[in-house]
This record gives sequence, C-alpha cells and structure tokens, in this order.
Amino acid sequence: MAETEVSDPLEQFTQIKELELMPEKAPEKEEEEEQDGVCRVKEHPCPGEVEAESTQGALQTGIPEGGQGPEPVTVEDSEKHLLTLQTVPLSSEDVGLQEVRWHQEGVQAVVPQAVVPLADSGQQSLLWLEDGSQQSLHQCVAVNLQDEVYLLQEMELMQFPVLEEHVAVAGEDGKSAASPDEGMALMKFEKGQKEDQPEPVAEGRDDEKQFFLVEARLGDEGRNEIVLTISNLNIEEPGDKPASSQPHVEKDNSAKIQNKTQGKRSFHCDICKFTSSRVSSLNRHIKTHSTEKSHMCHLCLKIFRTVTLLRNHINTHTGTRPYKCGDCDMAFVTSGELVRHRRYKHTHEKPFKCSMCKYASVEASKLKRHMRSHTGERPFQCCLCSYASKDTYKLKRHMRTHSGEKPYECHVCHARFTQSGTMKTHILQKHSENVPKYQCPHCTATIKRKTDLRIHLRNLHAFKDTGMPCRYCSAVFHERYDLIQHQKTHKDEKKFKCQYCSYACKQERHMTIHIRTHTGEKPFVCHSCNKRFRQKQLLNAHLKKHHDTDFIPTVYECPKCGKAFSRSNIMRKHLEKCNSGQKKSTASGKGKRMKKRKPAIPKEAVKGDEAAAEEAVPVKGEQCPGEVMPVDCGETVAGIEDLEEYMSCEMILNMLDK
DNA sequence: GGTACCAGCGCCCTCTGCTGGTAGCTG
DNA sequence: ACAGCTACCAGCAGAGGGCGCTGGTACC
Repeated sequence: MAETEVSDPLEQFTQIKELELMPEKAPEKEEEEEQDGVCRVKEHPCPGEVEAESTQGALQTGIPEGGQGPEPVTVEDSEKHLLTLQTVPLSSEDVGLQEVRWHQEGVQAVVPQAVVPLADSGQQSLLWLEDGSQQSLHQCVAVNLQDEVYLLQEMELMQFPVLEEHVAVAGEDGKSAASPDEGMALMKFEKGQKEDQPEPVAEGRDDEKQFFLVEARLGDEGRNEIVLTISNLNIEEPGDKPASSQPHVEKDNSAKIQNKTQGKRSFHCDICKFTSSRVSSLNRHIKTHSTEKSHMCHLCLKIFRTVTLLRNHINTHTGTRPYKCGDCDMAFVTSGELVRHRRYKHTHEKPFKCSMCKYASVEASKLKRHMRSHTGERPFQCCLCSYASKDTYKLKRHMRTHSGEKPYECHVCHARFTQSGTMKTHILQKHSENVPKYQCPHCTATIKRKTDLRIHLRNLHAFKDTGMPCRYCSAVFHERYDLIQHQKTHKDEKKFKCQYCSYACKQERHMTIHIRTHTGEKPFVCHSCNKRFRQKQLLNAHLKKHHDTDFIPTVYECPKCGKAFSRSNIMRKHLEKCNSGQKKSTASGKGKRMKKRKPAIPKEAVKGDEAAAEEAVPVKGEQCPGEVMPVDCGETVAGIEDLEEYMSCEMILNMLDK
C-alpha cells in the first residue's frame, strides 16, 4: 500500500479486478495478476473451501483494456464468491467527494457505509465491488454494508442489502475509471436465467433489499488486502443448476415457490434455506433476518423481537418463575428449563448418546463438548501461550495463570486460590475437624488425600520385577514397603565392626571416625596452630576454646555434690550415681581432681551444650587412649573412670550425631 | 399473535487426577 | 551436616453437571 501511487484520489478506492474461475485458470491468471499486482474476485464452488489469494506488488487501480482483460468465466453456480480486495488510504475529503459523485449517479449510499478504517494509518479506505467478469458493464449493483462502519477485524460475517441493481455507472468502453461516471465498474449480480422463473410470492417481500453474507478477513498481504467471501443466499430449485457462472441476485425475490411441479406450494426463504408450506410462517421467518426489534425492556432497555422473548427476559428481572418443578422446589422462567431440569435431576433421561463410548447427556451441547475429548479438538486458543482449551470456561480459568488472579479466599486464614476446588480442599484439610483420611490397604499408613494415597501405593506397594536387595543382608524384596520394613529389623544391630578391635557401631560414618584412631589419620587441621584432629567437631571445639576470645565454656554442676561437668548428659549420669550412693567420684576431691574451671557461671547462663568433647574431658592424668577411644581430645584426664564415663564411644558419637 | 417446545450458547460449578515444591523425618 | 524419602500441599487442567438466557419453529 505504501508503494502504491495514485494520482487520482478516486483511484485510491479498493477495487476488485476480475472474476475468475479457480482453479482451472488460476495459474495463468495468478501469474498475470502477480505481475500487475491487482486484486481479484474469485468464485468458489464450495463455500467451505474459501482460500485467500495472495496479491503481490502494488495496487493496480484500473481494469485492463477490454480485450486484454480476463476472459469471462463459465462455472457452476455457487453460493459463495471470494473477492480479494486491497485497501487504499483515502482521506475523509475523498470520502465526501466520492459520496457526492455516487449520489449524482443515482447509486444509493454506497460509499460512506463501506468505509473501512485502517487501524493505525490515520486514514480510511473504501471498499466497493467491481465487476470482474465483464469489463464493459454498464449496470451495477450498489450495496450497503449495514448501518455502521466496521473495523476490519469485525467484518467476519455480515449481511448487506442490495439497494440498487443494474445501475448504469460505467462508460461504454468498460475501462476502469476513477469514478462511476468515468466507467468504474461495480460488482454485478445478474439475474441471469432466473428471469424466467416464476414470480416470487410478494407477500412479506422486501423489493428494495436483498441480503448477502459477506465474510471479510485480511488477505495474505496483511491489511493491504481484504478477502471478501460473498454468499449468494438465494435458494435454488432442486436440480436447477444455473447456467451462468456469474454470481447472481434475484433482486425482488425474498421468497420463491419451490415445488410447483408437485402441485403443492412451498415457500422458500431467499436468505437461508428455510422452507415452509405456509406463507405466514415464511413471513414470520423472514422477520428473523430483519434487525427490527420493537419490544424493549423498560428495565434495561434491551430490545427483543417478540413479546414472548421480552416477557421471558423481564421475568429474569422480576424473578418470576412460572414453571415449577413438581418433584422439588426449583422453578424456572421457561418450560424448556423445567424440562431440562427434570431430566438432570429426576428422570435422568439422556437422549444424546456418544457413538464412541457410553457417555450420554441431557443436552446436545454437552455431547458436542464431550466429543472433543475423543477428537482432541481444542478450539479455544490462549493468546499468551500455547495452551488451547476444549471449552471457553477452561480457557478463562487458564487465563488466571497469566493474570495471577486468585478469586477464591479462605474465610479462615484468608489464603487465596485460583480455583474454588483448591480452596475447598484447603479448608477441609487445614481448618476442619474430623478430616477424613485414606487408609492404605497394604500398611498402616493413613494419608490425607486420595491422590497422595495413590502415590503412596505406587511408590511403596507397587510390585517391581527387579528385586531390591537389603542394605544389610542378602534379602531381596519386590515391594519397597517390604524392603523398608525388613531393613528396620537391622536398626538396632551394631553391624559395623572394627577390623582392628572389638568396637562396633550402627552407623558407617562412626566406624570411619573410629578407624582413624587406628590409622592415626587426622584430616582436620587448625590453620592457627597446625594442630590436627580426627573429627571436624573436635577441630571446631578447639577453635572455640583456643582461638575464639568470646568463647565462654559451659559448666554443669551436680546439684548434689557440686561437681562440675562440661556436658549436661554427663552431669545427669553422675547425678544418678550420686542419688544411688554409688558415686565413685565426688567434688570433695577424694583423690579426684576436677578440671580447673573458669570463674563460676550462673547455671541459667550456661549454654552451649555443643561444647567440644575435649572441653568435657578433665585435664591432667592419662593421655587419651586413642586406640580405644574414638575421640581425639588431645588432653589428659583426671582418671580412667572419668575417661570411661566421658569417652563412651556410643555416647560421644550419639552426641555428635545430634 | 401467543405459547410450548426445542436448540444452542454461555457461564459457573464440582469432582477428579496429575504435577511439582516443600517440610519433616530418618539414616 | 547431609541426602534420601515421603506425606503434605497448592496449582492446574480434564471432564462433566446444571442452570440462565436467547432464539427459532410448530402449533393453536
């Protein structure tokens, strides 16, 4: 569009170049047209196979010279014709000018209604229909695109009445011109062979208007091209194939007699396929194509075609529900609602049955929705991600994942949720008493949620072909639960035995530490004094004691004898001995020397039961017998008794575990 | 013209099941 | 301290039920 140069403002109108048969002549024509960059009119034998034609190059505003133009095509009549158009910028002044000219030529109000604003150009484009099959047409049909200006995006389906037909607007030479009086051709909807058909029934007929369905969408060239699909809504007599390839219009036919040969008159709607044996029914039906609505709701100003529709609508305002269910307290506005309700709730009649499964539904729409689960069809595409839904509600629900909306709030803790079901589960599990639990049928486990029970069964009770061996013995199990239960029987076993001495323990890592007492390995080094330790905890304790000026050691005093200990559990053990009179060492110092304490610290202030093991060991005495002790304290002790008390392998290692 | 009946669309709901993150327990 | 395991939990989607409402048609 940008590259289009038009000198004459009137040439800026969108034009339809030609009517062509496809696909027979398509290759030649398309090649020709691509060179010209012109728009096209195409006729599709099948309404459902409308395809956009790509138009390359700049807009060509004229119709080729008479002899050079496309040959008139002869095709089977069809109900739809594809028009490929191009939009051209047009200023508002041009629109006004054009409007005047059209009126001067007696063509009724075409241009203003056909204005299609461009989204971001700030200008407007016009559409009109041009005869593509005959270059020298003198007669045209003016069309009125309803009563409003459509955004292009909205022009998906519309009706427009043919206001005038066979209007002479073109010059004799058939050349495309910039204005109707200069030979501009419009789309012609000819009567063709229809003229010799019986005169339509006049009753209820609108001689001034005819309706066509127009489907408009962007062409391959984006907004530079508009593809219109015009549906001829006339109903043909059975077996009566029109000879003309032209899209045709029966100007004054709003209804026709269909079955004259059988002696029984039937009446046909020209707009749709409605047929009736009664004129009155046809007349009433034809009103359905009219936009006329005369019954307005005084409460919301909504307009309805019939009194019945209006009454039903007003009932929704007033709450009037005349149709009451005899089996329950429900009541409805319409009888249909009551019938449906009874099917759902009482009769359980489900007339719509799935052909692929046992599903049956009360409503056809439910079956239609169900069928998507078989076909996989997902018509509702998320505009923000690749998700597509099978129905509108799921898409709407999905959109909350993008918006972050959480419309459901727990009334207890005010937590918010995206789905009502999630909130309901939350309230049940968090804020309800007597929460039901799900008992595992294979073990004693009770699990809050059914879905988690399923996972439990899958993880622990599913049979596995490949057996799972016990970590501690040669037993093999095919259910994980059995394996775990079996391994628990090994729990109290001190299965790790030292190869150098009689030491045994439950955990392998303890044995690793113990083994270092035999190998002499001391992998933990103090970087301040280069002293080495077999355990990381000992290094940490060393760092606190010797290199941390803020460190205050913990002292536990026996409330009975006053003896001080660095570990609470040791003190408690000592206290048991004190109480039982089996005390072997006392604070009075019967040959036992206590570790020199730091200034007394109130017991309440004593903290840090994690003080290092070496802190717990009284000084002076024997060197820690590393060959039997897992703890490398690096200190001396007052006596073997304290040493044994403190250095119980299990005790220390258990403490370290904590 | 009124009305009953039916069809269809839309909306909201529940139930269900899967998934992934996490806290707590255990070794 | 750490890893592994598992129940717990919220998030999310699939499927279907139920109803509100409007529109079309047949019939009286």
